Order: sequence, then C-alpha cells, then structure tokens
Amino acid sequence: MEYTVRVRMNEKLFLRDPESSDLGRRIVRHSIRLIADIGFEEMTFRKLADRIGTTEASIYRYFENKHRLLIYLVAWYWQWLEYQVLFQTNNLADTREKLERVLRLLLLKDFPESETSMDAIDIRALYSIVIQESSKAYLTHHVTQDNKEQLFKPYKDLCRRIAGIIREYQPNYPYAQSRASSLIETAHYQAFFMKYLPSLTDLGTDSNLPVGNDERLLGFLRHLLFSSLDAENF
Amino acid sequence: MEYTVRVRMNEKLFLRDPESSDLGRRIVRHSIRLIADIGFEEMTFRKLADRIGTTEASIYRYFENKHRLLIYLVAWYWQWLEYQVLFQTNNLADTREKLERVLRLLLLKDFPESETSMDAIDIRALYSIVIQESSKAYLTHHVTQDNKEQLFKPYKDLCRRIAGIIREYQPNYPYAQSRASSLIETAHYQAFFMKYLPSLTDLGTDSNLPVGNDERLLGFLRHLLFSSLDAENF
DNA sequence: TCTCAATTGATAGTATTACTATCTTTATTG
DNA sequence: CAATAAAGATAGTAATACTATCAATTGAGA
Repeated sequence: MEYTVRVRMNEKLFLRDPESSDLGRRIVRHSIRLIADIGFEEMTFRKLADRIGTTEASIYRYFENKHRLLIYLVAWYWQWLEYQVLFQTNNLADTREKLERVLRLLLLKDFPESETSMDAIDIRALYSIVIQESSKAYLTHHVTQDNKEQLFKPYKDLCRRIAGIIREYQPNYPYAQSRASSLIETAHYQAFFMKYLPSLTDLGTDSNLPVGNDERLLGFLRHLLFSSLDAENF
Repeated sequence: MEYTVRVRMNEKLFLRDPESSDLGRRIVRHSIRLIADIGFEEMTFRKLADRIGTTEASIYRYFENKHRLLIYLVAWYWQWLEYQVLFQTNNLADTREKLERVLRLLLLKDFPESETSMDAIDIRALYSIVIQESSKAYLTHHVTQDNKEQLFKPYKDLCRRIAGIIREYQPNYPYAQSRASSLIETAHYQAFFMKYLPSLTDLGTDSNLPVGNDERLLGFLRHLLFSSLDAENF
C-alpha cells in the first residue's frame, strides 16, 4: 500500500502555499538541500533562485523572508515528527515502549524510508537543519510576535504529545512539559556536539566500543529520561 | 577588601585586546547592553559606534566582525562563570553541596554583586545574551574552523570543570561530560522558554505558588541532575 | 476558441550591511 | 621634541534583503 501523509501548515507561515504549485514545492525541496549544504546564514534567496532556475522575486512571492522559510521548514519537521510519534505509539500497551519509540524517532531512527523521489522532502537533510538551525527559529528578538502568530505551534504540539506520553508513564510527574522540551533539545544538542565539538560529550567515536555513536546517544537519552521519570520523589 | 578578577582571553578572539584601552572597554561594555537591548541580529557595528561615539572603522580594529565579538562576549562569560564555580566550590567537603552551588550559579544566583560602576561588565545583561544568543556562537557552518582556533575553549573548560565535580559526586558515572553540557544548555533553554514560550515548560508564572519562577527552574534542574546521578545503574 | 486572471519571469532599483582603504588628527612616550 | 601608535573622519565597494513594475505564459471557464 502506498500512502502519503500531507502535512497541513499554518497559513501564517507563507504568503502563497508552496505545496500548491510546482515552483513552491521546488523552493521547499531545494531550500532544504541548500541550507543543509551551506548553512542558514550563507543561504540567500538569490542562491536558492539560481539553483532552482527561478528568480528572487518569485521566491518572495511564497515566503516573506528567509527567516519565515526556516520557520516553515522546521515547523514541517515538527508536524511530520509528531505524526510519526502518534502513528508509532498508537495502540502500544506498554507506555515504556512508547517512550522508547519516541527516543528512537528523535534520533531519526526507524522512520518510514518512503520514496526517494525527487519530489519527496529529504528528511535526513531536514533533520540536519533541525539540529544546526532550528533554534534560530525562535532565538530572535521578535519571538513574542512570532509566537502570537502561532508559528511555533507545531513544536508546542510535539512537546505536548510527548509530555502526554510521559504522563501516561508516570502520572505524578510534575515536569512533563519541561521534560519533553528538554528531551528534544538535548537530543539535538548532543547530536551537534558529537559531530562538531565531541569533547563536550562522552559519546564520541570510541570505535572500540560495540555500539555505534547514535546508539550511545540513545543510551544517554534513555538514561536521562527514565532516571528522572523513575525517581523516588520529584 | 576590594578585588577584581581579570579574565584572560584567548588572543584569537580579537584583533586588538579590548581590555587594553578605554575605547576597547567601551566597545565591550556597550555591546553587551546593545545586544541585550535589540538582539544580536539587529546589532550592527554602526549602531554600536553611534552609541559609543566612535566609528565603525575603529570597532573593526578590535574585532574582526560581529560574530567574533559575540564569541568574545560569551567566552568571557564562560570564563567568569568557571571562576565563580571554582571559587564557590573550593574547600567544600560535601560534593552534593558543590553541585548545588553549580546549579545556583548557572541561574546567576548568589554571584558577587560587585561594583555597579560604569566600567564594570553588566553581568545580568550578559547573562541574558548568553541565554538568547550564545548558541549562535557555535551553530554556524564554520564551527569546525572556529573550534580549531580554540574559540570555544572557555565553554569546554567550564563543562570539564562541572564534569569533574559530577565525577567527584559519582565516580562511576559514565556520562559526566554530556551531563555537564546538557545541564548548562537545559538551564538556558528552559530559562528562555519560561520567558518567551512558557507553554513549553511547567515552570511558568503560577503566581499562587510559594516559590518564584527561578526557584522552580532550580527545582527542575536539581531533580534532573540528581535523579540521573543517583540512578541505580547507568 | 477566446478571454480573463493568475502565475511566473525579467529587469531594475533602493536602503542597509559588512566590510576595506586612506588620510589626518590626537595622544603618548622616550 | 620627535616618533609612533591610536583614534577619527571620510569614502568606497560588493553583497544582501528586499520592493516595484511590466511583460510573457498558462490554464480554466464562457
């Protein structure tokens, strides 16, 4: 069975819906690759236009500016990830197993490796953008204004869903929201540190160890999460 | 007794040592206030020059560009904070107490409220920069190059010191470095979320609670840290 | 098939940013 | 008092982040 999950985006995130046209989809697909390649600060609408074979002005018809494009991309990722969490934890009886699934999804393990068609979002590239750039979406001086426009709702929804699973596992836990948001951030920060500043972690390339690096990160996150949820008192 | 702690900075961080001249010190002091006021992206050397009463060109004699200035400021903070940790945990017999001091320092509690002279670094403003902007220091595409120039050494040193205290407390703990770096990041992220995206936390302004917000954050961090260090197995 | 409207392309233009260069003035120091 | 270094003044440049305008294309309905 073939199916596609369409992520329905908040209309504030764009001027014209990029999923509604060929050009729009190309802008999104190529911007993901371009940002993953050269970084967000180095990405310009001109470079993106050149790569796509369109013009700056045309891109501006879809996105107000490149910051909004970044918010769009990470919002898409959060919505996609929330759907994966929902789908993969659905009907699981064991709440610990649900949390395990969440941990693996946060590291982009076990996700449906669907079509590698040119028209598909490159999830791995998007994941690397999320790691390196996503916090720039809200670490701005206009975060309050952006928040009023609901631009961060997908991120909040994901946190809320994970917090819900946390509460299923441990109904008395008083920090479910903070635990969820710090889990997500820690997963991404440690992944970044492992790659670029490994001395900030203990998860580096100990190639004589029997497990891969992301298994070690998974182990660390599992330890952090369950030690806090299973603590005697909070 | 009056004393001043001089933070000795890596020479790669500047072109001319800003602590060596009046203009240099004004650049540093005012840039802290300006960035805290309007945000890092909105700060330009022109605006800074206007505020100081100097010229763009003069500022460029001290700092290669504004990214280097940011790295300088946060590096200064990490060095200052490491000194505070060193000083406040020195000669403490109880290693749990040492960690408590670290937690409080990470939230900028109990630091020496020295001179409020015009010539002093505004630590509270710098702390707000650290919360909002510090990750931009390394979330770049040239992080590897910057790292080679040792620009992040102060951050690593702080992490290593905290990791050392963690190992004093729990010698078998296998994730001391990752625990330290994630502790620092979590402290700052949760502080940011509390201020701007409070629904991502459980630490919001429940004004009917007997403790202030940062006491709640402290409680969360304490819980996270000690539940992981006191876990049965790792 | 024609027409209207929407989309895209092509081109140009502007204010600002992130610098670099040069030359003069001022301050310091031996 | 001379020499030198720091700072000021001024100018200039390439790139960025847009905005504006108009023409060409397309496609959907009458």
